[in-house]
Amino acid sequence: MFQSATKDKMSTHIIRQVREAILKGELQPGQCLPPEKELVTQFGVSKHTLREALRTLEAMGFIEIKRGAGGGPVVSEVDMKTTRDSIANFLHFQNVSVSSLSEVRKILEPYLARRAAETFSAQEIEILEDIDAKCQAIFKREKNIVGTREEIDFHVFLARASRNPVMEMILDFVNSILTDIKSHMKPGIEFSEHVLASHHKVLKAIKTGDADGAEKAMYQHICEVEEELGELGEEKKPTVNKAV
Amino acid sequence: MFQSATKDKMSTHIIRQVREAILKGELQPGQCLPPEKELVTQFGVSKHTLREALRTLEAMGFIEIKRGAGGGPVVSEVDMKTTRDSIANFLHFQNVSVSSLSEVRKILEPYLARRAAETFSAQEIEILEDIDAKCQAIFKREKNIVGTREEIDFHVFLARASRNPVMEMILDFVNSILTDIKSHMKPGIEFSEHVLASHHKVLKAIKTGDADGAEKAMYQHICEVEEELGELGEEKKPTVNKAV
DNA sequence: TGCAGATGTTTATTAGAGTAAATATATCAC
DNA sequence: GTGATATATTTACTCTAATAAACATCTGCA
Repeated sequence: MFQSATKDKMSTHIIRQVREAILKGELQPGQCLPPEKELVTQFGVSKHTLREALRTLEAMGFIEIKRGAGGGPVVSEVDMKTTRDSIANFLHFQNVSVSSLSEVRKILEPYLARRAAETFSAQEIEILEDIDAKCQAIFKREKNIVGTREEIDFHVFLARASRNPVMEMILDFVNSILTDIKSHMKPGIEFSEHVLASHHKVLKAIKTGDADGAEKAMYQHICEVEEELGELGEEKKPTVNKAV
Repeated sequence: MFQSATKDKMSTHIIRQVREAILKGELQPGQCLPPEKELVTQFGVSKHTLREALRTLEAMGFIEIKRGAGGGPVVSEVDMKTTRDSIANFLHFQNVSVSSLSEVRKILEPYLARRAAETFSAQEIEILEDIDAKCQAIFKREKNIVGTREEIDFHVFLARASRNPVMEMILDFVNSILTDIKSHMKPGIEFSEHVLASHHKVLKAIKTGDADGAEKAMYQHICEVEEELGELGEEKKPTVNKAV
C-alpha cells in the first residue's frame, strides 16, 4: 500500500541505479563507467561506500573492474559462469544427486538429439564432429576425458543448435555440475571409453539423419553414465569449484 | 602446470576461505560469524577490505548481515531467490522469449503432470487443490492472477512432488521469468480465465489418475498460453525486477 | 507490571593518506 | 623510423581513525 519508509543503505541505492540502467539498456555492455574518483562525486558518497556497491555489482556479474590507466569499471553481460556458480551454490544445499541430474537429462537430451538428427546442417554436423575429435585427442593424451570442457560441449552444442537460450543454459549447468561430481568420483579409464563410444553412436545417428536412433542412443548413454556412477559408490555433493 | 603467481586481492582470499568453509560444512547455515572487529584481527586486514569481502559473500547469498547489537554476519543457505535473479539477469542478455520458455515447459511439464497422475497421494492432491483454490480466490478478488506467486506454485508444486531439486529449480525460474514477461504484457481478464480452466482440467485428470489426460491437458495449457501471449504483440524482455 | 530512557554492541558512513598495479607516453639506441 | 627501455600518469587497492545510525538489553520510575 504505502512505500516502505525504511532508509535503505546508501550502497543499495547505487547498486539499484546502476543495475537498472544496465537492464534498461542505458548502459551497454562494453561501456566504461567513470572512475571511482568521479563516481564518488556523482553519487555524493564516500569512496568506501561506492566501492562496496561496485563490489556487489561485480559479484552479480554486471561489471568488471580493471586497474591502471584507462581502467575502471566496465559494464559487462552477466555471463554463464556467474550464473552457473550461483546455481551450483544453490543446489549444494539441496540434495542434488546424479539421479536427479540424470532425470532431467533423460527428458531433455534425447529430444535434442532427435531434433539434431532431423535438422542439422552440414556445418553443424562438422562442428559436432570437431568436438568429438577433440574429445578423442584428449583421451589419447590423458586417458581420461572426465572433467574437461570438451566432454560437456558435446551435449551443450546440441542445445545451442536449438537456438533456445533457456535450453542451452539448462544443459550447461546440468552437465557442468554432473561433471563436477564425476571428477570427484574418479572413474577409471573404461568410463571415458564408454562415454566416447556412446557419443560416437549418437553422432553417427545424427549424421545419417536417424532421428529415432539418435534419441535412443542418447537416452541409453545417459542411463549408462548414471549406472556406472551409481556403482562407483555413494554420491557426493558437488563440491568447491575454483570460482571466486 | 604451475600455479598462477598473480597476487589476488586480499578480499578474494577472504571470500574464498569463507565460501569454502560453508560449502565444506565447517560453517553451517544459521551460524553466526564473529563481528567485523574480530574478523578484522582474525584475517589481519583492514576493516574496509573485510567489508568488501562480506559484501561480495552477501551478494552471492552465503551470508546475511544484520546491524545493531547481536547482529553481524550470519551464514545462510543460498536461496532460490538469489539464484533466480542471477538466472534472470543472465537470460536478459540472451534473446529469451515466450517461445523459448514454452519449449522447455512443453517437454518437462507434461512429463510431471503424467507422473503426478500416476503417483500422487491423497495429501499431495489436497495441496494441489489448495493452490488451485487460492488462485480462484485471487481471481474472484482481483479479476486477474497473472504475476501472482500462486499461479506459479501450481506448476512448481508438480516439480516439488517429484523430489528432484533440479527439476524444481528449473520449473521455478522458467515459470517466474515467464510470469514476469506476462505481467508486462497485461493480458485481459479472459487470459486468467483460460489459465484457471486449464489448471482445473489438469487437476481433474491428476485426481482421477488419468495419466494420459493429465499429460495432454498440461501440454495444451502451455500451448494455449504461448499462443495467447503471442497474439498480445511482440515479446518483451524480462525487465527489471525489484531485487537488490 | 509496564513503559521510557540509558547503555553498550555492532554495522554504516565519512575523511584522508599512502601503496601497488596497469597503461600510456616519452626517451634512447640502432 | 623501429624497437626496447625508462618514466610518468592514471587508477584501483589498502590502511587508520573517528562519527553516526540501528538494534538489543538492561534499568529505573511510576
